[in-house]
Amino acid sequence: MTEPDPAARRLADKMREDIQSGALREGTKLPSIAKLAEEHGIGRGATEHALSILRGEGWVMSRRGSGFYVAKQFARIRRVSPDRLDPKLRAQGKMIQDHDTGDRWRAVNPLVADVVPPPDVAEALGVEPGTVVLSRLRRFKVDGRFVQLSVSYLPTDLTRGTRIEHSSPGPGGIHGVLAELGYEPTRYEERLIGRAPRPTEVEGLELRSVGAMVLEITRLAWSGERCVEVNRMVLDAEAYEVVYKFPAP
Amino acid sequence: MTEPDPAARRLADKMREDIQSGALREGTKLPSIAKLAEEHGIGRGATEHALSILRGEGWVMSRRGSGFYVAKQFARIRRVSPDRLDPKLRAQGKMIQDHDTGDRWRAVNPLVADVVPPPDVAEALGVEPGTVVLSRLRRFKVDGRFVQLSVSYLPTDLTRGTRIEHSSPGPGGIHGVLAELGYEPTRYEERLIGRAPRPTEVEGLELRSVGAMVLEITRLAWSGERCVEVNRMVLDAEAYEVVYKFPAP
DNA sequence: TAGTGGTCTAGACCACGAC
DNA sequence: TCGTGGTCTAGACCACTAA
Repeated sequence: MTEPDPAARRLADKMREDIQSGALREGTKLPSIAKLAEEHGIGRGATEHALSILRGEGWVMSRRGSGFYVAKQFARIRRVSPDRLDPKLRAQGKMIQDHDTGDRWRAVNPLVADVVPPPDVAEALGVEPGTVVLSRLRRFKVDGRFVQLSVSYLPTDLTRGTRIEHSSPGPGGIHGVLAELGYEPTRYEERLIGRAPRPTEVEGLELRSVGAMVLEITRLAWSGERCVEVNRMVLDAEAYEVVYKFPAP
Repeated sequence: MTEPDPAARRLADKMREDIQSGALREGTKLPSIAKLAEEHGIGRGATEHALSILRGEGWVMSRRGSGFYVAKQFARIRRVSPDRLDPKLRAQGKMIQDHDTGDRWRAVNPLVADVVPPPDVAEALGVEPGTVVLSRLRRFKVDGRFVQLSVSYLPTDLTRGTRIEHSSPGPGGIHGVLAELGYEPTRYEERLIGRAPRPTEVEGLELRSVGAMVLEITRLAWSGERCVEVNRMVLDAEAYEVVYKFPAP
């Protein structure tokens, strides 16, 4: 009941082509599992397996008690670096997210706490393993859909007593506060990997539990020679197009 | 037999934790499906489903007739932009790939042809839809493992009669030839998405047919105001860490 | 040859949606 | 109430590995 193969794979391949070619349009309701099984002369199990493969790849979605439907293709959010980190946006009172999605986003669950960061984050921040740093956890929703988890880590000696410790640091965001403190970020590095989501991420982003995928972007922000912030973002891979513009070296 | 849930999901979650925590080390052989089923008091189908979920997420791998094993974690290839596009590397006779993996890579199947490019590529190159351009298809292998497919599209008026039309354009690669022609790339844009692989990509990269994921990177290269190359790369997501360094705007 | 994964079928029960 | 997806079981056959 697991891997594809003759029957299940053939059906999945056929239906995937029908969707890709436009023969089946988005929103179209598919025949029931029983009907598809009969039509193709295979069992119910193999048929459901084929559909589950397509669901894992994002081509179809299912509603319990209702049926299978060709999935909607959402327009991906364009996330353009370094444009989105332009300090000029702060001067206009805009947040970084505004550059990605205009005013369609909403941050939920702002949660500020002192934590021991993951080892690679500690190393990036230049603190000893086990040192406590400030963390700011947020969840972003766009058009009512969860698209990103974000945890920002900052050294406590920079943030102690500043607005960064508030759940709403005010216009300009935490980079604005850093700038006021004389730690304006001057240089960035973003490290990106694609991977399967962890169970907590499946829950937090309301991802399907099989076949979903996330982009994990770790952004290091330096002010001069000091790394002043590490931001670990987990993006629903289907929701984003990540763009980097840069001159030839 | 498709989605997880009580039995199958619980077993998958438990084993995932055991692997993540290090209780099960990589290479360890798991008990057979029959044994696991008996131990947990569930059926063979549910047990296999649990294992197939973990395989889809890359935690375990299976060998037919042999058993399930905790999967090896390969070190990811660090692909650092814009460093990897530095013309100084060309001067040393190095290829872009050398910057990612040293001398561990090999390009196979260099295939040069005139093709009608995908619509978005045509638009980027500034040619009418349907116009024929030069395409160079390559497959990259690192340590004996396929990690990337790459298709480069270039306007034929630039490439006609040049070494770019050869399967081996010589030291410096096609960017070297472009530079000789007076079209040294001065500016880049990389657009990255994560998605499920197409069947041809599953075959070309020898990916597992369920749960695998690729990063599709579309790199536009401009020389002055003219876009001189569009390179569409499809990377095995598990094999790469993609890094971008840039100054604050 | 015996054990193992890979696939498929048939049948069952449940939860849920549409009517 | 009936149809639908979601899950599970039991059993079967095949292909392959290991001894």
